[in-house]
Amino acid sequence: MDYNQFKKRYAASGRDISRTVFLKNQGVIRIKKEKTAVINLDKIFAAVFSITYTKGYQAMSMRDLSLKTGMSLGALYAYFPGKDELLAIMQTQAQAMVRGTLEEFSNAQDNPLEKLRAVVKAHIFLSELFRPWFYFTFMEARNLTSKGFDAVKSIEEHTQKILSDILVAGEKACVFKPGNHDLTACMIKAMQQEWYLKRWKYTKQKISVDQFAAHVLEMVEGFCLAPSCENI
Amino acid sequence: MDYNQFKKRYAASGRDISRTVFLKNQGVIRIKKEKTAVINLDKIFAAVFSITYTKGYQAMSMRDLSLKTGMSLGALYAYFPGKDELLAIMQTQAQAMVRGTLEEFSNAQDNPLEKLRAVVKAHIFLSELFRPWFYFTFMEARNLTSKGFDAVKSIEEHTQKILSDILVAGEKACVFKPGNHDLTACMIKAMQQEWYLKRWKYTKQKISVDQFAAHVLEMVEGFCLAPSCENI
DNA sequence: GTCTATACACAGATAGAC
DNA sequence: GTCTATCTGTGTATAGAC
Repeated sequence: MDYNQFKKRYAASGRDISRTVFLKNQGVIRIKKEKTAVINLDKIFAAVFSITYTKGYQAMSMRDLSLKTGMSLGALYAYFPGKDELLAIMQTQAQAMVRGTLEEFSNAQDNPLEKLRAVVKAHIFLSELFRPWFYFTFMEARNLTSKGFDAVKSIEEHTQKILSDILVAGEKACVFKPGNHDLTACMIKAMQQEWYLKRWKYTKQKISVDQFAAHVLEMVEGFCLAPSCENI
Repeated sequence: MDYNQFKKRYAASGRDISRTVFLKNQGVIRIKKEKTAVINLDKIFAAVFSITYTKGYQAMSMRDLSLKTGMSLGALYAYFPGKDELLAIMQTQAQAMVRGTLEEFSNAQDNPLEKLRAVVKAHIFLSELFRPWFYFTFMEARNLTSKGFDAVKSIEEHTQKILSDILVAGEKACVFKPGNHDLTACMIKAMQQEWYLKRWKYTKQKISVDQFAAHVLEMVEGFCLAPSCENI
């Protein structure tokens, strides 16, 4: 599976995220018409990403957001109760999306090696498709309440567990070498994160997502595969 | 070399950084007595790290800093011209420190494999010794001016080059496999960064720096070593 | 549903006494 | 070298017209 196939198969867009946010937060969003709400939420999220990419969330003022979206301050406050809550809403949504997708790709395979490949690639491809969401989640996690930050840690541990479980199962099946699978899972996550944290580097070096994902897998397999399996 | 040996051999502390900052910035620091300046700069830096670790630099107010250091607002402004300049001073200092140390450890070895081990470990150990500085540099790089941010990118590329040069030399000496050495260097950097970016994870899992560094090297060597050398 | 106008809290920074 | 007091701009948020 390469990135283009992933994109077609997954077939979700920023617009879908905005719709989900609207449906899940009707309690706090004062706008009632779905169509209006979704269009404007989309505009708001895009503006947040564009502004915070260089300044960070704290440095983004509501006036910045008003200017970038073309909406007035008063209008913005009809879409979320306050600046902090907007951050919380966005973080929660991003977490739900990652959780759902990885579970889906993990369950689609049986063989441990195929499962590992599917999950590692899915995470990288997903982070490419929703790059602003991933970057934002990582960089702004600190600004959440401690409960919100715990949720971020929890999803980090969850995705780590998905990987280490695959490694453990693979060891039992004599496909992977024994070792500290938790630490290996952490290393895999570190490499995956690199893709959306330092995107400027890969743009500059002209490395594509597919090349990047392939290299991560090469390293992981080079290290994890049991000697007898190295020519599978 | 383990972390304790590194610490003894390197023998630098936060206090030394404060002294260097004082000496290099006498043009903008209004305090003239070295002893006073160094003590208080040390207090200021510690306070900045403690406050920004959870809130980020933008969210830290000068009043926060005044409270944490026990110094008044007026006194603080005698140590740096403004909040933005304080950030720039700290970032510049951190960059100089990393550059110097890695060069030193890279030049101390001849054999490519030993060189790789020395540089990879040195970076991880250095990031442990000056963890707050490393975390701060990464997380607050966005708040710099674009010229300042270019400097951050430049040091990232510089340390990547140190690694890829070693890999290239090792390939010529038939110690390392051929491959995309730049991408491999990026992966190594990603794993190293993990140590100071997600410290909470490793504290929780009770992984020591030495264990972490050993695992990174295991992965790197597992991938990079040429087949004939695997039992060196 | 969106706007303008405004409240009022708090930010960074400085002056001048000690 | 450090303090207190204060200036001035900007921040988030809301009220009420349209």
